[in-house]
Amino acid sequence: MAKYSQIADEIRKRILAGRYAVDHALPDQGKLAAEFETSRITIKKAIELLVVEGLVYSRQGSGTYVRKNALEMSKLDSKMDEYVGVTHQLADRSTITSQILHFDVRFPTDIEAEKLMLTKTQPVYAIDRLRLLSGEPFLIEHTIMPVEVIPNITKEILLNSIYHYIKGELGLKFGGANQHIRADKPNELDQKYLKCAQDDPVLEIDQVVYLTDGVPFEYSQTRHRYDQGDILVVTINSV
Amino acid sequence: MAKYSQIADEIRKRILAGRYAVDHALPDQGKLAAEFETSRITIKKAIELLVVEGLVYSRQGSGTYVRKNALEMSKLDSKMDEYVGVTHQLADRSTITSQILHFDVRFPTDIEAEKLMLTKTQPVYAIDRLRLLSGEPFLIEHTIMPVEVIPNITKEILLNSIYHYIKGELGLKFGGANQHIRADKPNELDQKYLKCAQDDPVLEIDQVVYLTDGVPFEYSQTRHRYDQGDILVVTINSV
DNA sequence: GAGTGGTCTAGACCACTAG
DNA sequence: TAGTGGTCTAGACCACTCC
Repeated sequence: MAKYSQIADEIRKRILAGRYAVDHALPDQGKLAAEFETSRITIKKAIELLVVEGLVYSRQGSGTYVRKNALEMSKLDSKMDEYVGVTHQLADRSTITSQILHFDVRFPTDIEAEKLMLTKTQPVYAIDRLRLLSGEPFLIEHTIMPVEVIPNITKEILLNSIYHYIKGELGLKFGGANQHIRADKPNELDQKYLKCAQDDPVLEIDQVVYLTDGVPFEYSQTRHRYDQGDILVVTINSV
Repeated sequence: MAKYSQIADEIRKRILAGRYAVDHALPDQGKLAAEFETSRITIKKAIELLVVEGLVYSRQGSGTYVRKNALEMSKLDSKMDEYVGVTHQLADRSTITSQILHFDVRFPTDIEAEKLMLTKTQPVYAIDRLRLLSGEPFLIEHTIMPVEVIPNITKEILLNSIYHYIKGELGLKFGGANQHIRADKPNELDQKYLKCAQDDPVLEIDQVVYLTDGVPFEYSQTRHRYDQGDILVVTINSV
């Protein structure tokens, strides 16, 4: 582990423990360099990590200060989903189960081919899953994935976590996502599987998810019951 | 302007112009350092900026490559709202007008005091605005702001942009936000002002917005017509 | 003017990838 | 084994803040 990363860990620990008070300046970079027996550049890099996390901010000519909301930010951080930076506020993720509504392989539609950067002759998986929290349905997921990028999907994988398979078995890394979030009226599927009433709204997330190299591997629509959790977006502006 | 920032601009321009092909490696850091007549550290810092933007990714021992979705990312970037990293997909922002439904000063409720880190005796502004796009209502905004942080709000300011006032007149900088997004059934106000039917869902954003130093300056609920734009969230994972 | 963070350099070594 | 990116150093100068 890099030295600057260890130093960032130590400083973070001190902030959360209250040793560096909220709204007060940290020791200057020179003093920290002396304490950690390293160069000032290394200290600066450690502090940059904390700036990006939203824990501190630096003002040239003045100092580096602990943000007033440092504790809130760190609390939210721990809730963030590891793969999208967006969390569905759930009591307990371990109680999530899946039910496969549909699973086959076919050629992509025009839109699917465009979103996934495919030609019309590169096959895709088409997957519909109902996901349940403690046995109660809370979202329907319609997912398209390129066979070429994510090969050998099985029903066993679908009953567990696709992301776990991609990260664990395939060794691929998640590189980002673009999500469009909107409210909608319930359609027949929502009413049937999510047990929505006619006037129960649904929350839809339409997203494309990319690997580190920018290759798209998932184009999906997820429809949530309106009363089952919300979406959390945390933004940090370090400019 | 810092040299590394200028170099990043130039490399970004080359990528978008197609001079560095998608999915191919950039010249190595040594070659770039020679070309730009600078040190390798400075080149690395420039590349780090591009990594955070989602334009390229680096693999130790191999090289720095242009992401396959580099062009998409840069398109979305230009749509991003400057203050939250979340955009309402609007045809033309310049046609937005506001109507003040309510405006007064009072003491905060318990929840407001907690969200804004205030005591119960520090006054807040309470503002309700209806916002219209080309004359058509598309969202209702309920905003609480601490008088101490954002002083001297007037009706003139409310009819234009509060953010413009905060940035321009007060010289304060936006430092981040936490947003909860959910779908909901329309309430009386939605039906009255947004002209929602009984079964038209609304998209609600509940947010706290912070200044650079972590001081919260806005706690608000925004309710959108479900057929007027969505929310765009862009996530980039550089780890 | 003193003190702070921001940038930049030249050089070194390490970790990793690929042929 | 050669080539790449990642880290780190010591020292320097600049830009900015605050007294």
